[in-house]
Amino acid sequence: MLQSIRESLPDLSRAEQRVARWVLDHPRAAAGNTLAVVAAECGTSEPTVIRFCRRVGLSSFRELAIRLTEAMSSPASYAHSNVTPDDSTSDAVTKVLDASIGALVEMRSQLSSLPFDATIDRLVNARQLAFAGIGASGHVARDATHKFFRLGIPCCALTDSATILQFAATTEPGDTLILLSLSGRWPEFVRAARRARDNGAGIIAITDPSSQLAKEADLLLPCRNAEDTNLYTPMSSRLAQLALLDAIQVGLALRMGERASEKLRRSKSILLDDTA
Amino acid sequence: MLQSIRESLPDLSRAEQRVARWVLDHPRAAAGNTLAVVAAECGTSEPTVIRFCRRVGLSSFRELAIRLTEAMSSPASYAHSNVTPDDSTSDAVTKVLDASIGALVEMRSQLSSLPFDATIDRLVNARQLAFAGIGASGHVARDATHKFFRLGIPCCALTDSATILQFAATTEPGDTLILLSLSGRWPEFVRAARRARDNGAGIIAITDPSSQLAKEADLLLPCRNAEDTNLYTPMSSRLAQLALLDAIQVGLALRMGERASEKLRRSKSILLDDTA
DNA sequence: CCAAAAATGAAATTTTACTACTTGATGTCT
DNA sequence: AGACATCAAGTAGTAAAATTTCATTTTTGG
Repeated sequence: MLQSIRESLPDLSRAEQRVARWVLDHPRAAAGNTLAVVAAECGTSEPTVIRFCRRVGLSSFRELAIRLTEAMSSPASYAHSNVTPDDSTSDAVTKVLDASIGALVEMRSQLSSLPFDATIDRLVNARQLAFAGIGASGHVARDATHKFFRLGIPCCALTDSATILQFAATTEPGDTLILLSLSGRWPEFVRAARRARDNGAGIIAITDPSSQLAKEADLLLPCRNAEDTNLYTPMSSRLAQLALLDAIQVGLALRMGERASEKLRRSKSILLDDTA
Repeated sequence: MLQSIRESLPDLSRAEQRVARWVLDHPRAAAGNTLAVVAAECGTSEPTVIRFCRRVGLSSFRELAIRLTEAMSSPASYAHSNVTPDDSTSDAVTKVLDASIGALVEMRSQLSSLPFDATIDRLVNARQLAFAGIGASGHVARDATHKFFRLGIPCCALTDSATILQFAATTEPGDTLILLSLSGRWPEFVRAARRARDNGAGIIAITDPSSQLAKEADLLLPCRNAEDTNLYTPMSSRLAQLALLDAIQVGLALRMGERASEKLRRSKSILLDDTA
């Protein structure tokens, strides 16, 4: 959160920058005080403070307080440190696991800003779901399909460009396309998103928030790929994607209520019967 | 904070206890919502909620929100708590992510007791690798294949019983079979492991250490499935499996040295060239 | 079974967050 | 250069949320 404020600093107007600096310097005070006090401390007016909140991607001053508090108390540990060729096996293994834990912890710290409710609204009313992913994201897509059909929802995985485009072309209103791409750079995905949207389908993107794909989506679940820098570090953001989809599936199951839990129960019990 | 609420529970009046319980069950919702909403959720009036705040030592409802957010994002709260049908979406989402983080943290704490070096020895000398998994583990197997072929190692994924058995029957010395099964209870896996071992192949099991399959393997990487108890909790141990395989892949890449890093570099750069 | 005390919620009050409009500054185009 | 457009920032008003007051209900000890 603090980092994202720092990043958007240059885009802010002068009074807003004053607010940003004060918030960065006094995050705890910013979280605890009222709008009026904060505005006074920053030497500006209340609307400016609110405009600042919106500019850095928050919906309200209240949300600023929550996000700031989160940022203050989330552990800075599990820091990302790169694997280097002269690491011992156990060093490397530890670093890999730490990176994975770190990816999840980071995602957890952003939870309150993600549009889970809106996403679940979409899914619960969908005629069918399609999870699209290429390469490593293809595995995530297949995994997601596996998770969601257990709720009794028609769904499929699309794991190559041609299939994705063809599917997008044949969507209709009520269909929901979930696009998984760490980079968000594949032009096919952008085309597919546009086409599906033209057909009235819902578009949910799980991707880099700064990518073109993110802009095309109805709903964006940000999932940044932070690891292109290092050769040995694997795809820990893929774990974050998976965990995110887990969370959505559980949320959806809750929203569906008894209908979903009955399906889940059956899908678990048939395995237990066979293998007990 | 949550603990201190729990402690003062007996001192509260009935309506206040209702509030306390709801707050303990839905801390995230309690932090994010307004007083009116919280009061309604607890089936009580707004003044009661405020009296509850005062009684547990807080000065205002706002302070409750802050304290609760703090408590939520502090590392101690990654404990595993089950999702229940009356959880709000954001509570459920948090619980799911906590369970996933918890699974990885637990695995990290066991790292030093796992036979990574022996595993990597096996893999580095293998003629080919085969990752076998059924159901959810099938996705992990495919994902693993994707990871390891980037090192230039011949490998394949086996994702149904028949294929696994057939592959096992045709193995020869130098082949390595990696069996992924959360329960370790599929009899086909045990048969496959025996047959492959008779043929002189290496058997690595990533499974429940108390299972039959674990006993058949040359090398065991324990990965317990702790979550059959609860309907809504998804497969966070699957994340642990994936992270484990990530770690092995990185360890293997380091052991292989320049040969592997050159392959990795190429496999990354061909994607970057296409999409930049 | 009654009185006293405690608990609780409805309604009023105060405080806080947010919006709509206005002013003033900055630049830029003919 | 001057009129026009654009944008930042503030004033004042409004909606909403938190808090207090007070009347009503419930509980409890004699």
